[in-house]
Formats: sequence, structure tokens, C-alpha cells
Amino acid sequence: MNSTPDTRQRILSTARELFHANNYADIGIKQICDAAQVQKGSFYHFFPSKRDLALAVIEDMADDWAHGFVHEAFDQALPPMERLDYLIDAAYYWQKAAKDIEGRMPGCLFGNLVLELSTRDDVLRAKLSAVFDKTRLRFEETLQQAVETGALAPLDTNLTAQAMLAYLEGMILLAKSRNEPELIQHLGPAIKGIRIELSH
Amino acid sequence: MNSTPDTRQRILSTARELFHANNYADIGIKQICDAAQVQKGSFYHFFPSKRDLALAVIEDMADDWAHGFVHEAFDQALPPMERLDYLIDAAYYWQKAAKDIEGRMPGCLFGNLVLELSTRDDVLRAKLSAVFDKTRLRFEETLQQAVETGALAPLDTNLTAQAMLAYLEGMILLAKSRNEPELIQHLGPAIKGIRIELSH
DNA sequence: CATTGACTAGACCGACCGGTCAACTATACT
DNA sequence: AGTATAGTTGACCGGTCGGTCTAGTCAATG
Repeated sequence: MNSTPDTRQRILSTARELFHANNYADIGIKQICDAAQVQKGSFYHFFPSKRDLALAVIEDMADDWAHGFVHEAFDQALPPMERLDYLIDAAYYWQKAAKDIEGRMPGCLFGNLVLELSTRDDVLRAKLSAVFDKTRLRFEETLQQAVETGALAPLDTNLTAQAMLAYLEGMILLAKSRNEPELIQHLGPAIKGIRIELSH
Repeated sequence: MNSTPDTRQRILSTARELFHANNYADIGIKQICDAAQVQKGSFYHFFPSKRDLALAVIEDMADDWAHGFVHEAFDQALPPMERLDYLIDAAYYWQKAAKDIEGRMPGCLFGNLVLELSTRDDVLRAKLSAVFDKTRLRFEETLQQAVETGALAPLDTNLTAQAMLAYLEGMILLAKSRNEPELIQHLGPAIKGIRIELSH
């Protein structure tokens, strides 16, 4: 059955790394193939085009993101609002680690791709939007639980969740512009204070 | 003296538009020249390279940004905190207008460039960072005035200003991912509630 | 009128891009 | 054993990229 060793996954992983550490346009298929030790023909056996690779990378990363980073950060065992501290911490350490290795803060792959590609490819844009929406749900359920436990006064959980996600992405963007992961630590705490009231 | 008509500025403006509506990598020099009705030779007479054009575009836009959008939004005649409402409004209408014309929300040119290029070109990154810092100052002076007038309890004006800027950029990013400028309207009001306390 | 120098014109260049293809190999099933 | 099929190889393609270069225009100077 499993005749394919792991070529496809190897392409996927190295492409993800390269896209994340650089950007989409600057990374050529040749470069991905060399890094993954795969020939071009093999690449096109698994992916019809670079664009389809991008779609696959987004899905692949979204899975890891959901089951790794997000899952850990939104640990159900923790009191709801504490999860947000945990999230900020996780974001910081991740960016810090990447910077220590590469010398530059890569930022959020999804955010990067949104700003680079969503004006030119609507399908990609929609896919990235869906990833954000899935993440937003984790914020929202956290907020709902915080409201239920009385840790938070009632508010518009949907919009507030979006606002928090926006703030997270914005912090990462600003930190990337300064190549200073520490900015996430400094600005992070304010995420808990963001509120959008229920309308009427 | 001024023998040059406006060729340089025409290149600059069309490059800015094209970079903003698309992205840096996708726009070739040929395309800029065609749109600006300029020949390649002329282009390279004014700009040594595409990268130098990018630098010039950032400066050019930063000036307009400072004297236009930011200047209007941070109108000194308005009560400090009201300026933030004005800013959100301005951001929304700008993105909305662009979407109505192009069909797609372009986002913030500076934010776009940061995420696309700051991992590969540190000088560009620094330049963009400086633009953000200049904008941050307008937030900060607004906050200081709000504290002075008693509209706001004392807080860390520097970090809060950065947090607000991050939130603004994050909103725009999220809105772009959904191609919905309206998101800025919905999330915008929360910007006034962002606070980072003075440490110790 | 000659010279200068900023500016324009556009053919041209090598490099590299995403993508194709025909030939080949290794495995799986009959 | 025979054959289909999944996977691999790497030469190859047309097009476009950023950038170069030579020839020439034109207005201001002497």
C-alpha cells in the first residue's frame, strides 16, 4: 500500500519551512526540490502546480496549527482567560526560537500569505480566511466559557474573538517589522482587555 | 533647473498603485513602465534598481500618509479620543473605496510590504519600521493629551500606542483575508479600550 | 554654432521561472 | 512471468525577469 515513502510529505514540509522563512514568490520549485532532495518530475507528480502546493501547504500547516500550537494554547484544563496568557507566551517563544535559528522573525505564515497573495488569488484568500475563522472559534469558545464562569461580563463573543485574533496578528506584524519577538511579550497582555459589547 | 517634467514622480505614483493593489514580486519593471508610459531606459535613469524604487515608494507614500491620512485623522482640533474614531472611519472608507474600484481590498501598503519583504531585506524592513514608528508617535501624543485632559487614566503611552497600531494593522489584515472592509467598522471601536499599564 | 549633460528610446542579455515530457525503475497484482 | 501502475529522473521549453547598453533627442550653456 504505502509505496510512497514520504516524498510528498517531505516536499510539503520543506515548502512550508521555506515559505515561512522567506516568502511565496521568492521560493522557486527548483529550490524546494533541492532542499527536499526530490526531482522536479516527482514534484509535479504530486502537485499539479505551485499554486496547488500553496493550497496543500496551508492545509498541512493548518492541521498542525490546530492540533499543536492552538490546541496547547487553548488548553481546556486552564481557566479560560489564562489561556490567553498561554497563547501569547507560545507565540513569543515560537517567534523567538525561529529568530534564534534564522536570524529573522518569520511572523505568522498565514498572515504573510494573506498579505502577499490574497489580492491575486481568491481561492487562496478564502482558504486562509477559513483558517483564521477556525482559530477565531477557539477564541470564541474561550470567551464563552469565561462569560459562563463569570470571569468576564457578557459581551459580543464573536466580534471580540475576531478582535483578539486581529490584535494577535497585528502584534506579530509589528514585531516582524522590528525583528523583535519581545514586542509580543510587551504588547501581549492587552489582549485580555479587548472587548466588543453586544449591540443593542 | 527643473528640466525633468514629472517622469520620476509618475513612475513613483504608478509603482505605488501597482504595488498596493497587487504585491511587490508580481509587478515587473516593464509593467510599471508601460503603465507610467515611460521607457525602461528612463526608469533606470532615475532608479538604480527595483529595490531602490521600493525604498523610494515607501518614502513617497510615507510622506503622503503623514500629511494626508494620518494628519487628518489625528486632527488636533478634535478631542483626543475622538480622533481614534475618526481614524477607524478613515481606514474603513479608504479600503472600501479601493475595493469598490479594484474589487479587492488592498490592505495597508506598509503592512503588505513588511510581511512580504522584511525577511529578505533588512534595510527595507528598517525603513518600514520607521514609518510605523512615526505613526506610533501620533497615537502616543494623542494618548498623552487624553491623559492630560483627564479623559484617560494614566497608562504606558508608548506601549499602548504600539498596541493600538498593532490592532489597526491586524484589523486590516483580517479584513483583507475576508475581503470585507466592513470588518474594520465592526472591530474598530475596541481600539479605544486598549490599555497597557505603566510597569511598577 | 558647438558642446554639454540630463533624459529618452528600445534592442538586447543571461539567468531563472513554472511547467512539460519521454524514458526509466520499482512495486503490486493477476 | 507478465503487465499495469505509481513513482522517479533530468533534459528541455518558452516566457519573463531585472538589468545593461548604445544611440540618440533636446534644452541650456559657451
